Amino acid sequence: MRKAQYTMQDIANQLGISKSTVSRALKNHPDISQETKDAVNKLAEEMDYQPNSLALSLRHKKSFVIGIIVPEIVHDFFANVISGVQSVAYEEGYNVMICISNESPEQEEVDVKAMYSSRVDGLLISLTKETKKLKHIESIVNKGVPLVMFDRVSENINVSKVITDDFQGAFMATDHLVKQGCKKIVHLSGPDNLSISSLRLNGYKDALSKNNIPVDDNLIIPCPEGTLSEATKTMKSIINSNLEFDGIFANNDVTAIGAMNALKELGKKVPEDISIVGFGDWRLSQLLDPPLSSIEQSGINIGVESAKLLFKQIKEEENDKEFTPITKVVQNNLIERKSSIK
Amino acid sequence: MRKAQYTMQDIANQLGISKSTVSRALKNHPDISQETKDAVNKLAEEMDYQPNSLALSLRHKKSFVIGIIVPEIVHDFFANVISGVQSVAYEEGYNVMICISNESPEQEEVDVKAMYSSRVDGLLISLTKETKKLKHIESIVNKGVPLVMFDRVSENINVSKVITDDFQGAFMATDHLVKQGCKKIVHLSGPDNLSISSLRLNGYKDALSKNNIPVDDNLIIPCPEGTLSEATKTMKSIINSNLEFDGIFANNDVTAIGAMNALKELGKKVPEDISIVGFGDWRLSQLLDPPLSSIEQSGINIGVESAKLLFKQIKEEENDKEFTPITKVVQNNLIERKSSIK
DNA sequence: AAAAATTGCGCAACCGATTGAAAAGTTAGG
DNA sequence: CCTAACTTTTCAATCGGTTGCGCAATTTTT
Repeated sequence: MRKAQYTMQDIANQLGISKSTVSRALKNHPDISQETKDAVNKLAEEMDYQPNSLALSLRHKKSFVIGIIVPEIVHDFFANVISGVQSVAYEEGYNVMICISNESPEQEEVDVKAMYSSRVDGLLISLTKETKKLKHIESIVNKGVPLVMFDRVSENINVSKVITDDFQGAFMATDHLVKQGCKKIVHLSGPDNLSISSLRLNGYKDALSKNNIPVDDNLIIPCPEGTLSEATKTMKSIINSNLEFDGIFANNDVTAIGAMNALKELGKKVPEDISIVGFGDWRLSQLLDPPLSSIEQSGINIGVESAKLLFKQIKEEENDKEFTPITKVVQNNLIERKSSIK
Repeated sequence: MRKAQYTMQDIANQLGISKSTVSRALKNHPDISQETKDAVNKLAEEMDYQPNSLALSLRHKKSFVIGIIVPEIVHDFFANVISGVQSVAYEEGYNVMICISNESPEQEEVDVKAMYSSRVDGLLISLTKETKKLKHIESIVNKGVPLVMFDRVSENINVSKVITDDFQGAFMATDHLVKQGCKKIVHLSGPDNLSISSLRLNGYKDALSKNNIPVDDNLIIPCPEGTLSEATKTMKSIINSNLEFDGIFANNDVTAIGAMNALKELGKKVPEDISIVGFGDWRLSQLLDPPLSSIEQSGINIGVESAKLLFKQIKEEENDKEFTPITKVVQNNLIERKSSIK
């Protein structure tokens, strides 16, 4: 029993009126008589009429869709961001179109173009790790599409941005370890080319200095891949090298977990012998044994803030106001769990 | 330096030709002279012209967008499904619009309507846990929109479906435990109202029977919430009740982890004393200590299969062929890790 | 050189809604 | 009974592309 897809014209034809009357009737326009409105609404209901928003978008030059491009989706952080964005978008009556760049700059370019082709009313984007050229971003910004970058942002373009305070997060993590009595804190650092790595490293160093603990470069150990096996391997070799330490601040949770597994395997106790704090607070972290302390980067918050900023911008552009890009820094929270409490 | 949004008419005006010529020139239509084509292409490039796909969609009654509605996105399984869907969609030249119903049937209804309003060319959907009425689904199906349900499907509607073989997965998990020498296997079961719970329970029972082990109802312990705390609490009370058992097959990974943590806390060794297998193979499972054996429900596969089925249907409808709904069952894999290997 | 074929391009309708302005239709006032 | 003043409805343009058809201008054929 397949129904057709009805249009206003169909309703108009059946009632012997014009489609403009139908349009106004459905919108409860005062010009239309109650009688006509009732008839139109009744028939629309019967036909299960639903408006074609493509036509609307074309007419109004407004699609009520915002786009979001993320490098990955199987990732708690980005999934949370999307979730936050969605909640704001729903409230504003917008739909969300999602593209996944898969960490590929080429895909990212294609995605941005597709988003523009669909005439999204605004775009949220977190760059791939490899993105160097920003022509595609400039192009869409020049066309007047409101754009907000989040988390993985670029300094080379003047748009609104929402980032987390990596420095502050690292500072809190390290400071917490010191407060727990740690004197020699290892930092498992991330890849050099990402600014978040250096920010976290600096936060670590600053926290030590503020606590009058000298920074020892031997305690700063690179784990650029950020994989479990790398961390496990690295940690084992550190332990075997007899380096003395009593705490670990890892660049991310996976690294922390790898380190923790290595420690346990070699008979070290967490947190009694070594306290550990990670970064990112993946969902799994609280499920570990012992549960891992971590810096919570609230993806939801970032999503919400980014979306809010985007809608603010969309509204100002609609009113032809000048919009000056803003950078919003979202603070992180330290989630204290057993892995760091002595 | 804000550029405007140019249309074909703008190009036509600048070159003193008509927009139909521009349209054909850009599509490399044979009717147009090379000279004109070159001029058009050059100007289009300069203006950074990008077509408005809303207009295209309206004209062709085809949006080149497919929709997907998931109950959650901060969830490895659904994130993987989306990822699989995206990859197929990209190949087909389609964009993906995602809605998150947040386990709310009301939201789901709104989402389906929004998808139809946007005139998606097809829709993928996994129902919320609470969805009872299917009017919204029937409505969009009746309008001729190809639709495929995945994972959380309903038996009360005749559409294509992609599901995992929960029975088979549970069977494999249980059989594996038996092969490892377990004689008394506890099943931590899921909520009664979901068919996946009963399928998994039946798989468990069947595996025992096939191995000539009697099913003992005392060993079937409900963990309907599927939360960590519930599982931990439940497991502790079981141990304290002195119930004898040497293996656990949990309805999902979180439950398995909760149980594992409880066991370790009460001095039981995994896998030596008790072997454990979970279900779902969350990303975290391999990071645990010991890594958790689990049934991998390949979200990516389900996404890929669902999308393929959808595109098949889209193509057949385009050719006015009759399409008979298909149900595709995707097999699960047992991922053997330390938690179950004696 | 006239007729036929080919080439290159423009006109106008169309997709499905919105909306200002014009045109009916209705009622009231003089 | 005529006109002004409403009320209600229709017309037609518009959004940005696509496309069948027609029409010149040019080239080829006879």
